[in-house]
Amino acid sequence: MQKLPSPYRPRVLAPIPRVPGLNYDVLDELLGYALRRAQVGMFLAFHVATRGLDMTPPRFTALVIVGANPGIGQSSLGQVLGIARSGAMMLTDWMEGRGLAERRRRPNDGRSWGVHLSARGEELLARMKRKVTAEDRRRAGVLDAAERRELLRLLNKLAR
Amino acid sequence: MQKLPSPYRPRVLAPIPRVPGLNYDVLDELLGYALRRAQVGMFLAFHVATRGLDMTPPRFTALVIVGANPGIGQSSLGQVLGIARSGAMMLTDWMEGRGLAERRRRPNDGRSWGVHLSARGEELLARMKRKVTAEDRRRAGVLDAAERRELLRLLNKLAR
DNA sequence: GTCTGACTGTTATAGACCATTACAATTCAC
DNA sequence: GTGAATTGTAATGGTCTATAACAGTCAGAC
Repeated sequence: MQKLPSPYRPRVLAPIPRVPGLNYDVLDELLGYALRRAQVGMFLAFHVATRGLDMTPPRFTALVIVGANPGIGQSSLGQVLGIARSGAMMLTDWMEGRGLAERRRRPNDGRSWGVHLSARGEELLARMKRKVTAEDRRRAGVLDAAERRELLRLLNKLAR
Repeated sequence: MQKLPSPYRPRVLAPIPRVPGLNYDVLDELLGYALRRAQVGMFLAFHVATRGLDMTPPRFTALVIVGANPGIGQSSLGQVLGIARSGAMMLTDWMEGRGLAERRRRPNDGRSWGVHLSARGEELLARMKRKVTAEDRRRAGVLDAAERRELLRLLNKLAR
């Protein structure tokens, strides 16, 4: 008996505001704080783009990774997402429970399963990719193309 | 009877890795994904800088804001942090329970309390500011000064 | 002055997320 | 072949945060 999780509701609902007349002290000098604020904003953009689809960033990432790497194992999936195996399993359960993916036995390794998208999963993924990409660009609209590229470069350099 | 919370353990423990040989598809084009990766890295830097102090980013932010804006109310505090009033109250409870801050009645408004740092709170905050700032800079060491400034500028522009 | 509505702090409740631990089955190293 | 490592799984617990409800207080309309 598959337990269907209740529809997702994001835990953060509003952007972190800039309250006028308040002293932010050292926060304005910290990359960590600026990153957090920007990331919350982007998370909300993601939420807008996927409204009604019961989607979360990890779920979306999992779908993209499985779609681009069919047959990936759940341990590798967890590694990519930076979460524990048990978390990857819950994500896979969710994908399978919604009919978006399926586990298939691997011929050469009786321990692991390969995860594959179903036709329905491929379809949903394609739709979501378009929506999420569009909203990501729209939210980044305050930056011109060069700034956007530069930001992406700096972030990747920092995350390495 | 004040309930002392158990020592904080961060929920994310490792950076989101870049797994070689894997296809990341559209993720590499999304600002949201790059932001998330960079932010996890910075969060870990914060965690290193405050090891043993039972600190979290919201707690640190709350201390900084209270320190720079003495007498701020709990509702305003929640607003700054982008969380609900109940969350701001838990943070204030935590600060008070550790002897870092105290609530004081406001003369002109019988509803609200003003939050103030104690001497011990001021002391801890000063120490943490130094540590967190140093670690933030160290973690950003892969960027030169101009890049760091530019990243800060772009992030703030994006978060607005 | 009174009354209605708004705001503050507070408490209780619930849900989502994730790590940890333990376990069985399988594979690998030697 | 035996012990160590890996995989998926299940159970458990903790942390964070929102929501809803409540009492006390304030402010403005009249």
